[in-house]
Amino acid sequence: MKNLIQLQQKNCLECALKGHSVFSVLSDEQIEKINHHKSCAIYKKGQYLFTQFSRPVGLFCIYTGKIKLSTIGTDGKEQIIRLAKDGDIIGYRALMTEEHHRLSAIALEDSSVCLIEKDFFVKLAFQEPQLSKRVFKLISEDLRKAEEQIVSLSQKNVRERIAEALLFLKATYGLEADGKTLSVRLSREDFADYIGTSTESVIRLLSELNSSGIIELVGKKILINDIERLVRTANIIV
Amino acid sequence: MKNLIQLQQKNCLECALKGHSVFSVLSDEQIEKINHHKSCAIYKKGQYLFTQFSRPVGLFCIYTGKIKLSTIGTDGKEQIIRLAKDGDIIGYRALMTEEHHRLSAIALEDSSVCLIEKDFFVKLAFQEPQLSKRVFKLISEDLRKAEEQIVSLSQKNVRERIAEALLFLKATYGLEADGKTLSVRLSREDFADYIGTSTESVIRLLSELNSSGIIELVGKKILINDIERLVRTANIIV
DNA sequence: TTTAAGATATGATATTTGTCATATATTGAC
DNA sequence: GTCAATATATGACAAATATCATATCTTAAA
Repeated sequence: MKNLIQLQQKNCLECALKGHSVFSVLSDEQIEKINHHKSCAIYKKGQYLFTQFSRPVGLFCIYTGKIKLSTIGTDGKEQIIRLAKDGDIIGYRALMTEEHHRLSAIALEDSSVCLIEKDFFVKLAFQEPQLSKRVFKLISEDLRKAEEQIVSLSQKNVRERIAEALLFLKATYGLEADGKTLSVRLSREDFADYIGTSTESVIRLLSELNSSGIIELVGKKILINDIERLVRTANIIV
Repeated sequence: MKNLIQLQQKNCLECALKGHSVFSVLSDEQIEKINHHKSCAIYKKGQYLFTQFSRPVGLFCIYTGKIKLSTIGTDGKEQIIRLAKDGDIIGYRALMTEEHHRLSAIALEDSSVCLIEKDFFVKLAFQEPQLSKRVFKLISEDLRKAEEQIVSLSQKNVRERIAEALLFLKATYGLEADGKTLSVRLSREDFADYIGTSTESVIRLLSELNSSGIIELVGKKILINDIERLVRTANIIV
């Protein structure tokens, strides 16, 4: 079916401990068990991990990579709802509530992702109170971000939202070794689909931020030159 | 402190069974126990049940009434995030994650509300898998609505969002006995704070929908005259 | 009841943003 | 490497929406 590259199996124990994964609350033995209920693959840029309305097959754990979660609005326009990164798990909501996926998950760059068997995860999640709590915290965080997005879309203009998005991308995906370049590269269209505006407006306002020296556009890269002014542009109280 | 009118205690058993409350998954004995860990009160229109940033004191169950959940944006403007009604529980997220409230809850009309003791509810919620699942479904629904709100704010114009909001209010709070009048009365300002626009735009567009015969404005009441055209105005695929 | 405060209504105008057209640059397929 | 497809860029203009001003209506308080 899909043209997935099967990957050498990752070790869940290493993975869970290296970071902030939800599984870090489990015992080593429990984590070890996950190894026998998962498979790993590489998703190339643009490939779907799952699609809106489909039935979940398991839990996706991002080992490395960047994933966008989006939906299609009434007029066929894409809306990016969330962005996920290394150590994040995605698709857990549909598993926990036994519903279909409400969003599609698409790789923004080549990503190494493990898939944990549906039944194994669901059983574990409901059996282990520590894990339940972590998953509840996860969805609560997703809700918090969604609510912030609502306030932003309602009350901020496009310039403020762009600045905010740049700061968010920095906070989420970090910077390259130079300490200035955003690690993630979104197309102008993805940018627009994230902050709720037109591609042209994104291009125009990024170019304006570039002219004013707050950011620098070098090819596809975006460098953040003046964080303070970017924060002020985003109209964020610190 | 607060000028709350203490109420004759409601019977949780009757309450849980009359509707779609999360507690309907519990046994009668368990529900009976809740009676001993709650108090009931009337909140007058405009009163706060709890405020943003405060520590939760318990779980609020709405017996009758209408509550808005809102936050204040950077420029001091209110943003209504959710609306709650009879049978809904609110404030559960902060309880489950042991965080402060992120939203304020304000009565839109005089409301009869019970408060279940914090520790009692949290213990019960984590002990009873059935209840855990229901609470997870609740937050999942809140997330779904928030995500829909994001798409709407990003992709629809104010006219479409107003029409959508009217349909949402009808779906949530229903109609009066005449089968036409919305049961809830939002001020134009609350309306604006909900759909993310200015009060004047709400007034203008409601008045336009009135002129075109889709709705009818009678004093403070809003009558829905032509649902089909309202759905078309909202640009919803059915 | 009277009065003041607040809510609703409407017009005029400014601002923001989207849309369309077109040019240039970049990328990927062959 | 060449060419086509796609992405980025920019200007001109139109449309949507916010803002400000002011009038009227409604509600709550004295």
